[in-house]
Amino acid sequence: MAKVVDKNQKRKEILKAAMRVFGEKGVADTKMNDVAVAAGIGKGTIYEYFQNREDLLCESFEYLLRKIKALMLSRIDIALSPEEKIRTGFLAYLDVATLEIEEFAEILLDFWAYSIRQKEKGINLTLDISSRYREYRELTIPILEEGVRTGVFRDMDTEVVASALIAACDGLLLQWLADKGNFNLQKAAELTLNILLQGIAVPS
Amino acid sequence: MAKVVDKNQKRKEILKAAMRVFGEKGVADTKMNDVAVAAGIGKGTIYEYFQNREDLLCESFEYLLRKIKALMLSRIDIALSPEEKIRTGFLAYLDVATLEIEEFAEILLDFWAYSIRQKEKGINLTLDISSRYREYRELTIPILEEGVRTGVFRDMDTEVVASALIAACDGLLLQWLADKGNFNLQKAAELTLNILLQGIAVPS
Amino acid sequence: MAKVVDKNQKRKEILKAAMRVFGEKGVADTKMNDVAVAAGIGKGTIYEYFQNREDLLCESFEYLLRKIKALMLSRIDIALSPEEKIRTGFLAYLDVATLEIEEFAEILLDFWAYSIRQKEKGINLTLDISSRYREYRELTIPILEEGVRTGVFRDMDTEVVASALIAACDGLLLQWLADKGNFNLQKAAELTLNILLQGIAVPS
Amino acid sequence: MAKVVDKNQKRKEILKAAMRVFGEKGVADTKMNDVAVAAGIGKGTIYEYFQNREDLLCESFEYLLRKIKALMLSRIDIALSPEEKIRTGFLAYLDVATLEIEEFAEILLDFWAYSIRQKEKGINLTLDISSRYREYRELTIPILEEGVRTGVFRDMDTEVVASALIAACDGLLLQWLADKGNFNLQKAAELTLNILLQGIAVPS
DNA sequence: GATGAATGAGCATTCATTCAT
DNA sequence: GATGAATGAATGCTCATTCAT
Repeated sequence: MAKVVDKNQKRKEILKAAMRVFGEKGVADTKMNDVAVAAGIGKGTIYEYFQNREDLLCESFEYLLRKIKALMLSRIDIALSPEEKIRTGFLAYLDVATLEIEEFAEILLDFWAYSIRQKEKGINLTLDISSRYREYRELTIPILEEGVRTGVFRDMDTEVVASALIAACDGLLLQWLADKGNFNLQKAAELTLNILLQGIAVPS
Repeated sequence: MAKVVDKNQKRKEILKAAMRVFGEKGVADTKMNDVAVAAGIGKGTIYEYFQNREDLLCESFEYLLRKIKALMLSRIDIALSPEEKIRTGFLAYLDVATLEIEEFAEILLDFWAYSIRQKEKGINLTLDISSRYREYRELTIPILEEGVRTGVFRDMDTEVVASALIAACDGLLLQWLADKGNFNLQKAAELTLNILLQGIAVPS
Repeated sequence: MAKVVDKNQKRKEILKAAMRVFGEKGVADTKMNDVAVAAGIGKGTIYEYFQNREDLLCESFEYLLRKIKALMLSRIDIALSPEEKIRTGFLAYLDVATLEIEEFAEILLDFWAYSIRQKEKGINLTLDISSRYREYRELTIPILEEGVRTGVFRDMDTEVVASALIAACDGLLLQWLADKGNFNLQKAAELTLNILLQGIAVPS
Repeated sequence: MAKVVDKNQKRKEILKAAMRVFGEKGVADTKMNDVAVAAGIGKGTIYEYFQNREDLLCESFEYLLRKIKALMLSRIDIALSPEEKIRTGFLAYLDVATLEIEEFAEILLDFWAYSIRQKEKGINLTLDISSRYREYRELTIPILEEGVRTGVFRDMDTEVVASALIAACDGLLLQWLADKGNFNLQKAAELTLNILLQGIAVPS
C-alpha cells in the first residue's frame, strides 16, 4: 500500500503555511512556490490538495473566518449581561484580529479587497463577504434583543444597530492598520464602545 | 510655444482614465495598456508622465483622496451647528463614496489593501493612509471642540471620538460594498449617526 | 505458488487498457494516470511492467500491429486464387482498421507520427515502422509471384507492386480518417482494388 | 511614431522559422521558445502575431498546404494530355513533399495526426484535413473527366478514382518516410502510376 | 514628444517518475 | 508486489518596461 497520509491534516497544514506567507508578503504577492516552501513541501503537492491558486485563496479565507468566529464565540459565551456581551464581543473581535493571529488584519483586508472584486466578476460565490456580515449580525442581534427585552437598551432596529457595531469594529481596525505604531486601538475601542453603548442605552 | 498641451493637464487626464479603469476592473487587474487605451494614448506615453506602475497607482490614490476631501469640505462649510456639521460630514463622506465617483468605494478598498502592504515593504511613503486619517481627524476635532465649548457635546477625548466617527463611516462603507444590493446604507448611516450623536451628547 | 497472476497476463491487460485510452484521447493526450485508471490499477504499478512511458507506447504499438497481422492472416488463408487473396488482404486490412478495433486508425496514425519522430531521434529501434512495411510486403509478394507464375498477373517487380497495394490501403485509410462521415471507404476500396488489379492483370 | 514593421512580413518569417523547427524536432516537441530562437526574436513577440500555440500550429499548417498547392499547380499547368497531367501531378506531389521543403513529409504527418485529434475534440475547424482532400479531388476530377471525354480513360466514377490516386501518393509517402534510406520512392511512384493509368485506360 | 513593437523575467500549472509503506 | 503521495523540471503565457523611430 502507498504512503498513508491524513489528507485533511495536511490540507490544514498547507492552509496554515499559506496564512503565514499571506501575512508576511500579502496575498497578492504570494506565489504558489512561497506557500510550498513555507509548508516544507514541493510546489506540485499543493495541487494535490487544492484545485488551483484561487481555490487555495478561498479556502484560506474560509479557514481564517472560521477560526476567528470560533475564537470570538469562546469569549462571548462567558459574558453575562447583554451590555457585557456586546462589550466582550466588540473587544474580542479586535483582540482576535490584532493578537491571536499574526498579521491577521492585513490578511483580512487583502481578502476583503480580493473578494469584493471576485464577486464583481460574477464568479466565486464561495468567498462571499456578505455572508460573513450576516453571521456577525445574527450573532449580535439576539444580544441586542435581549437587552431591549430586559430594559437596558432602548427600543431599536436591532439589525441596523448590529451593523453599526460591526462597522465601528472594522473601521477602528482599519485606522489601526494604517498606523499600528501610533494608533492606540485599545483606548479607541473602549471609548467608541462607551459612546455606542451610551447611544443605545435607555435614557436615565 | 507650439503644442504646449500643458503637461499637468495631460497628467490629470491619464489619472482620470486610470480611475475609470480601476473602477471597472479593479486596481490589481488593471494593466498599463488598459489605462493607455482608456486615456486614448499610447502605452509608452504613460511613462512620460509617470515613473512606473507604482507611481501611477500612488498618484491615482492621492488624486482620489484630494478630490474626496474637496467634495466633503464644500458640503461641510454650509452646515451651521457642530452637530449639523458632524452629521453633514458623516453623510457627505458616504455620499461621495457612493455617488459622486463611480465605483469609488471599490477603488478605495483596493488602494487600502495595496497601500497597507506597500507601507509594510518600507517603500512608498507617499501613499500613506495614516496621513489621510490624520487629516480627517483634524477636520473633525475642531467641530467636536466647538460642540464641547458650546455645551452641546459632553467633555471628551476629541481625537478618539473623531476616530470613532471615521471608523463608523468606513465600517458602514465596507458592509455596503459587501452587499450593495441589500444593504441600506442610507438608513444604516442615519441610525448610526443618531446613536453616536446621542452617545456624545450631554445627558439631558 | 501464491498469487501468481501471470506477469504476462497483467502486462497484456495494461496494454489493452492503454489501447482503449489511446483511442479515446489520442496518444499524445494520454497520461500515465489515465492508463492506470483504465486498467483499474495504481499509477505506480504500470512501472512494474513497463520501463517508462515510451516503453509503454512502443509495446502498445507492437501489440497493435501483432493483433492486426493475426486478424489479416486469418482472413487471407481462406482465400484461393491469387487475385482473391490480394482482394481479401486489401479489404481485410481496411476492415480490421475500421471495424475490429475501436478508433484503430486514429491510434495507428498517432503511432505513425510518433515513431517517425522517434526514429529520427536515433533511439527506439524497437518501434520501427519500416519493418512493418517489410512484413506486409513479404506477405504480399508470394501471392503476386504465384499470380505471375500461374499467368493471371503480368510480369512485374513484385516488391514495388506490393508497395503500391499497401500504399493504396494506407492512403484510403487517411482519407477516411479525415472525413469519416462522408468518405465511403468501402466503395473507394472496391474501385481502387479493381483499378489496381486491372492494372496488373495480363492484357486480354 | 513607433517602430514601423510590416506585420504581415514578420508573421510569415515566424511561420517559416516555425516550419524549420517543426521539421527538425517534430511539431509535438517544438516549444514556443524554440520557435522564438529560430526566428531570432523574443518569446513574447510570437504572441504579438499569434494568439497562442494552437493558433501558430494551425497557421503553420495552412501556410504549408498553401505553399504545396501553389508549387503543384505551377507544375501541372505545363502538362498537356490528361494522362500527362495525372502523371505530372502525381509526381509533383511527391517531389514537393520530398524535395522542395526540408522535412516536409514529417511535418505533414505530424499535422495530420494532430488535426485528426483536434477534429475529434470538436474544436478547430480551421485546420481541417478533409477540405484539403476535397481540394485535391477537385483538382484531379476535371483532368479525369477530360480523359474520359477524349476517350483515353474508360468511363468511371471520377471522384472515387481521384481518391484512389491521392491515396496512392499518400501511401507511398508514408512508406518512404518509414525508411527513407532504402525505399526508392521514385521507382515506386513510376510503377504505381503505370499500374493505375493502365487500370483506368480504355482496354485496347 | 509620442508611440507601440519587442522583450524576458516571472508565474501557475502539469505530469512522468520515484519511493516509502 | 502494489500503491498513490510527493515532487520539480518543464512550459505556455502575461505584462511592465524599454527604446528605435
